[in-house]
Amino acid sequence: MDIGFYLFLVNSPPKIVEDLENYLAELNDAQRAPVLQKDGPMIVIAGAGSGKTRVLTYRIAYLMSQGVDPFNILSLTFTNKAAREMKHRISSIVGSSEAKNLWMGTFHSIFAKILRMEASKLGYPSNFTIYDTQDSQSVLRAIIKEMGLDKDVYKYKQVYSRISSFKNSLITVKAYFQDGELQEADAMAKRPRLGEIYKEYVDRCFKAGAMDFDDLLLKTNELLNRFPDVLQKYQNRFRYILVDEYQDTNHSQYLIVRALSDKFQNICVVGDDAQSIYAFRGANINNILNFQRDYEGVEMYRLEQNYRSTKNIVEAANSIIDKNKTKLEKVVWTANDDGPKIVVNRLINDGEEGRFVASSIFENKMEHQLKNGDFAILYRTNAQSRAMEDALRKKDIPYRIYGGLSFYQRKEIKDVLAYLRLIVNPKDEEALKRVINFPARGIGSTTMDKLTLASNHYKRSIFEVIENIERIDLKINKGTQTKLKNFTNMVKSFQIMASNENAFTVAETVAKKTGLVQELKKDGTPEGVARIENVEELLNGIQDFVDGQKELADADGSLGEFLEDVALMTDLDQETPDEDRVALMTIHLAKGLEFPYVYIVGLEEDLFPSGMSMNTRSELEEERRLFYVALTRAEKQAYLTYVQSRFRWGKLIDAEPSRFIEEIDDQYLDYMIPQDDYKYKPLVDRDIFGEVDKSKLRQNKPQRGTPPPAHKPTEEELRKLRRLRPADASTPTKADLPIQLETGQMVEHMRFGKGKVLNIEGAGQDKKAEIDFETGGMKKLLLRFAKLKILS
DNA sequence: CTCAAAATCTTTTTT
DNA sequence: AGATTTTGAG
Repeated sequence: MDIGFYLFLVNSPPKIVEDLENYLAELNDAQRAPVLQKDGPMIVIAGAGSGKTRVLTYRIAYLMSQGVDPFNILSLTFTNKAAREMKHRISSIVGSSEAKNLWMGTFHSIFAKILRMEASKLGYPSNFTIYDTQDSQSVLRAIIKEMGLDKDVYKYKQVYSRISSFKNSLITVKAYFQDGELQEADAMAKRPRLGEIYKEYVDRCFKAGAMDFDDLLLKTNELLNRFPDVLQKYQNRFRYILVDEYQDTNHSQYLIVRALSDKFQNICVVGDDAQSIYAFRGANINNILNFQRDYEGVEMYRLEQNYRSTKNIVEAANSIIDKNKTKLEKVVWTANDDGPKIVVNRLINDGEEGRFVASSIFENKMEHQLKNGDFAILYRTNAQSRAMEDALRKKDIPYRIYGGLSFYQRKEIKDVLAYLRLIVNPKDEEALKRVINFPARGIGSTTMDKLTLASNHYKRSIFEVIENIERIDLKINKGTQTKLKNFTNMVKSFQIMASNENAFTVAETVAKKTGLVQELKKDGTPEGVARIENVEELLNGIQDFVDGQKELADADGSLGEFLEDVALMTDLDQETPDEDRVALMTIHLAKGLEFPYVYIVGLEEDLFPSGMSMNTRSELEEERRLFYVALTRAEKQAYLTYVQSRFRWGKLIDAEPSRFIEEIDDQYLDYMIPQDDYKYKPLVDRDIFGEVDKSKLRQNKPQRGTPPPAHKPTEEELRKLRRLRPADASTPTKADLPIQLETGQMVEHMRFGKGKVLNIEGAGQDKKAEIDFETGGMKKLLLRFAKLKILS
């Protein structure tokens, strides 16, 4: 019986079914199969641009058409924006009243909601604060200082990332102290007291009623493990679970998904191992590689047809990822046109790079009648955006920078938010420290030290200590006591207001009454004016938020709701006013997005791949996947640029082209400079490996706008260049070990010793060598131009 | 206690 | 180069 006949028989065919049939016809066979498998565990390996969002969307719509209550579907996405868009799409298929009940969002935002509902079980207040990275690091800095530890040994950022990785692997303080190996590792790293810091940090967060980002996942695990009834409740609620970008889940997230899906086993994960780029924050690629082992009867689907990009781009990308050893077998292909080749260009410096990109965008726009929004500029580090910005601004091309210092991280915004946080949760010590003396009210560091001491002693928050200040002798003079009291009284008056009024009214009052805006008005500089405007924008944003919440059934637009929204907001999540702008962002941020024209800039050794990620093969492979992600964002054309010298650390640094350019098969590339020139271009005259003749340097300094003369090295130079390199042309790093130097010596290990000494071990004998850091790229383990003097 | 000058670090990527 | 933290004078 065909579908038309079926529809004819039923009096009023359900709209869902009718529409769904139309939609299913839009999918190819490979896409349709996972959509139609209703139950059981399944994994979808989705190549770049293969329509995985589509599969997820239709799968959810299909489940609903099969009578699954949207209330029972949990869909975890990578950004909240992705969740919103997907929800919107589903609404258009099944109707918004149904789609409204779907649980969709990032791991962090979904489980923050659940944790608020269950907070009391874990001893947390339901209005707990979410500490961002800055808050967490500031807590750690205070702890390290108070413990009297050497801040050069216990670097707070390193301590933070260590603790973060503990939490992501579910290593609690208790588990840490039970694990001798971990403690030993820290002792080896000259940080034997790391465990104590960890404990103190956790205690302080708890005391402040605060969770950091990692806690949102860790505490969810704790909740599900410790309370079987709670686990049951959510297992029964989330009968169907879908996880997007599964390759980027960490251990903590993995365990949550496992626990929740254990009862019904209706788990669908979608991902692409080739696009795993978050190992640095604990993502575990094994989650996707081992999925079939973890569940019984897993169906595996592969989406291999790319609909996004031209043949040139897809094949070039394949040729890159081919260099990686750890990967799942899959062949991404496309039926699209060949398209133009990938353009490679070398520029003199970052300024020229910006100018090239800007004028290329301009020309493409004119030639092909494109919008600004059709272009994206992608880079490895946020710092690279500046040169691009300058060039775009000069050409009057509108742009928007994503990430970097986002709106909510600006000082003036964080100040207002800190007041708001303090109103909702007066125990929030970080918020308190931020604003207790801003605007200045004569409460200085001496007073704060005394308060902190008392706070630790009485195991009460600073806010509570101030409230009871008459009852304890802190040797704080009367005048200062009054100032402190005035502060807490002001906060309390806001609290009363917040219990009746919405977030906007409270925020507006705060901005006025605290003197924050007045403080900003005092300095009349353009920056000061911009800051006031930012605060106004924040207030407008809060107003919008309140209006939006009114339409939701279970929301009231209170301050608490707003703060939760803000804490987990990313730059990508912000509603973009429909402006037509060129997008500037890091490659990490670009994951999941696509643009007709993509410029990947700064393709230089030490920058991309990053100098910090060249120590092991797996790090290098992640960089390569990152490049793969970057390239596969492009639909029609990609541009790759690199420069000869770049401003870094306030200095002009010589740069080499990235190995990733060499790794692309030449047939897909279109060099704007002579290829020979590219391959072995000496940037400046050097003798052998490096010694730069300073007097020649000046003469050789390229003129603005004109490329330097092509210089192909002589045979003699080439021979010297290669002497310290292995037979193949790639740059040896630690990841390539063992390598054979042209002296015949095998190098199996290398490790930096004191000063300029490099310890080389190989062929049974240990050697010391002196490395010339100036020309060897510092401790970057880049030996291509390094000058090695064998010492022993 | 406050402000400004000086010293110091920083560049990986983010929820 | 730029931001951030420390210092020192008032």
